Order: sequence, then C-alpha cells, then structure tokens
Amino acid sequence: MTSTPLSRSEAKDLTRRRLIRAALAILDEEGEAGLTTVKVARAAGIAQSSFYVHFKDMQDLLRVLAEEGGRRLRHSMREARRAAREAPGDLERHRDTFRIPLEAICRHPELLRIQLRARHDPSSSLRGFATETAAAYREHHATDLAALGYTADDEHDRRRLEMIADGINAATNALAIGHLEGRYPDLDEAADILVALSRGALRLLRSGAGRDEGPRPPEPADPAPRD
Amino acid sequence: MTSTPLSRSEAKDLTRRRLIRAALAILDEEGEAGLTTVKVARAAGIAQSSFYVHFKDMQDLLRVLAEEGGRRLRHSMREARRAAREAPGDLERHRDTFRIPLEAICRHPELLRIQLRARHDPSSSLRGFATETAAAYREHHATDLAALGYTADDEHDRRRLEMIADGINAATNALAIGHLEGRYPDLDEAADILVALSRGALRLLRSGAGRDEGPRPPEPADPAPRD
DNA sequence: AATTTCACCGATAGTACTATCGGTGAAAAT
DNA sequence: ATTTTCACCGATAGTACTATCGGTGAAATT
Repeated sequence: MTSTPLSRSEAKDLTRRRLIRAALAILDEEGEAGLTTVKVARAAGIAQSSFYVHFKDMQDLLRVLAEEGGRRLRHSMREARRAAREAPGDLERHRDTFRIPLEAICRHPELLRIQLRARHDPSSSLRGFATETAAAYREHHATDLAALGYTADDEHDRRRLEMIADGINAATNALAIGHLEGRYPDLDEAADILVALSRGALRLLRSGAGRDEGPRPPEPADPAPRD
Repeated sequence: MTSTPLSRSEAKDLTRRRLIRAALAILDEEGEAGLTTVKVARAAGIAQSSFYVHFKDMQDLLRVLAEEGGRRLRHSMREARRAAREAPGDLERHRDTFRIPLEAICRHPELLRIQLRARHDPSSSLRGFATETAAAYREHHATDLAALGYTADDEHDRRRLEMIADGINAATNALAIGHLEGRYPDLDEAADILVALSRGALRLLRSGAGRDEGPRPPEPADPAPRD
C-alpha cells in the first residue's frame, strides 16, 4: 500500500473532519447533553486540549454542524422540488412525491432526530437552526401547494395552506421515524398514507374556495424557484 | 386572614409539591440540561441539600414527573374517548373530535414539549416515558378507528390503521404547537384541517378494503374500554 | 416536662467538564 | 542549514453540579 505523506494543512483538515464526524455520531447516540470536548476529541483520536485548535468552543462546533446540516437540507429540498416539477400538475396521483422526502430522511436519519430534539429544547444551541429548518420545510411545502393552483389569496387561505403543509410534514416525519424504528417496513405503504392524507386536505381547499368543484388545472411552472 | 398552623407532614408535602412544580417549570423553560438540584431547590425556596430529603436523586424526581404526566395523559385520553363515544359512528363530521386533543395539549403545553424533546433524546431519563406515551396515543387512536368499523383484519390493515393514527397524531401535535407559537390563532381552523386529513385517510381505508364502497355502519359500542 | 423525631440548614468532598498554559517535534519557509 | 510556524501534547486552574455530613430547632411523642 502506498503510504501518504500528508502536508500539514491536509493533516489538519483531516483531523477537523474527524472531529465533525465524531461529534455528529455522539450527538446522535448520546444527545447534546453527552457532547463534550473530552468525548469528541477522544473519538477523533486527539487530546482534549487540541479540540481548541480547530474550534473556538463547543458552540462553534455546533454552529458548523448546523451549517453542514443546512447544506444537506437545502440539497434534499431542491431534489424534492425538482421531482415535483417532473410530475407536474397532479400531486394526488404520485406517491413518489412523498417517497422522496421519506427516503431523504432515511438516508440521514440523524439529521431529523437531532432537529426534532433541538426544536423544543430551550437549552439547545441548535434550536435556532431547528426552528428555521422547520419553517423552511413548512413554507416550501405551502409554496408548492400554492404553485399547484390552490388558492392563497387572502390571509385565511394562506394560513390554511401552511397548516396543511405543517400537518403533512409532521406526518411525513412520524412515518419516516416509524419506518426507521421497524414498525413500518414498506416505505411505499407510508407514501400511500401520505397521499391519502393529502387528498383529504386538497379536497378541503377545493370545496372551501367555494367557486368551482372540479380539480383546478394549475399553472405547471412554479413561479419563484430561488436558490 | 386565617393563619395556617401546618402540621409537619403537611409542610413536607407542600414543599414536595413546590419542588415538583418548580422542576416542571424549569424543565419547560430550560430543558432537561438546565434541570439541576441547585435550581429546583432555590426555586422551591429550600437549600440544595434539602432536595435529598424529598427525592433520592434527580432521576427519582424525573420518575415522579413522568408518573404525574402519565396520570394527566390517561385522563385526557379518557376524555377524548368519551367525547368520541358521544358522537358515535360519524367521525368525519365532528370537528370536536379533534378539538378535544388540541385543547388538551394547549391546556398543558409543557407536557407535550417535554415529551417531544425526550422522545428522540438518547440521554433523556424521560425517553422511556415519551416512547410509551407516543405508542399509547398511536394505538389508542388506531383502536378508535378500528372501533368505527374500519378493517383491521390482517397484519397489513392493522399496520395501515397505525400509520394513519400516527400521522394524524403527529399533525395534531404540529398544529397545536403552531397555535401555541401564535401562527394558527383559531383552534377551529386547525380542527378543520385535521378533519380534512382524516377524510382522505378514511377514504383510503374504504376503497382499499375493496369490498363495499359506502361508509360502513360501525358497531357503536367500543369493545374494550379497559383502565 | 422530658425525650425523640425529622425537615431543613451550611459546609464540603468528590466528580465532570472547560479552557488556557508552556513545551515539543516535524513541516514549512527562509 | 537555519529559523519559523504550528498541530498537538500533558498539566492544571477554574467552574458547576452532586451527594453526604453533622448540627439545629420546632413539632410530635412519651
């Protein structure tokens, strides 16, 4: 095997990545309370004091972790939006629209677990990140519904869209976690449930608008795909 | 005003209750990480060392808190079940069925927050309690659906019921929290969304059963109201 | 009235973690 | 070849919390 004569900066960067990876694992396995400089450093194979060569303090590391999580998150949101665009118009019939976020969660379950945990923990350094993430998901989903042609004219309608998006997102998370816990082995079944829940909500929007009854043909392009 | 010459045991019990109340407040405001004997004792107006007169250690106090929470929980579940029984048969038309759990949550939001936090935190002493609570809600709801006459014959159907219950519960929690955060001012609106989500899911059950199409008249009595 | 009980107190030893220090050797720059 | 840089080390002071100790006074018991 070829030995690798690492340059100094390469070695440092590698150690930094080991620290981040170790922190993520500990955070998932033991929670934020179990995340200490001692454990992270030992898991990365360096002395506790050397932790501070790479990060100002634990807050700093958590900030980096949140940024890293945000990156992956935006990626999976783009992916979901792209997939929704490829199955334009008819949200109801495509379980894939719901399979994609389910699979994204199952690919990195630790991100959801950490987020759910931090979301309601006032002492968590990641709370801001978790709250922003939840809001982003909610508004992303609500915007998707609006792009499908469902009314969001007045404040009341817009709020209804957000509540539906909020509810569906929560259900998605719950089913993904149930899958990870082994209760729901088949992701397709989970996606079907989500499709069914959505159907009910969308029917409400149509009848609630009180103008026409049939499914409204939406403008297929989504208006503002910023970022 | 009549002064109260407290007996010794009365005074002790009062202090104990002050400790529990203080712990619940701190737990809600600062999270499990911020819950220390120092803070709880000070908030209850006694010395830190006197904490151990009432509880073996912090674990012991948390155990008591979980039991207390379980008591309130079972109470609100009984209430919901009773209300569902009073509006027999037609789950779809009664937004009250969903108003009741929403209101129960808003009456004691700290219980839900603590539960959601502990649910995915491996280091939490309350994790077992949170997991059991979530499972109880899920199965309670699934049983209600089954009692309404929706099929739960084979493993597949039963799992489908559980997934729907899981999803609706998650949506209920999400909307209640949105209400508490001020995003959804009107609980009736939230209940309407939940009714709509349920409608979609129940339609799935009917068509999925593949036997008859109309709403199945359920046996009105629920079979096993143990506890 | 005398004695016992016990809820509460202050003090403190023990534990765990943070963050800084000066020292070291090898890589990098000169 | 010499000097500088710096990632890493061990040691340690500082901080926060836990849990136990003996002491105290008032309630309860005798």
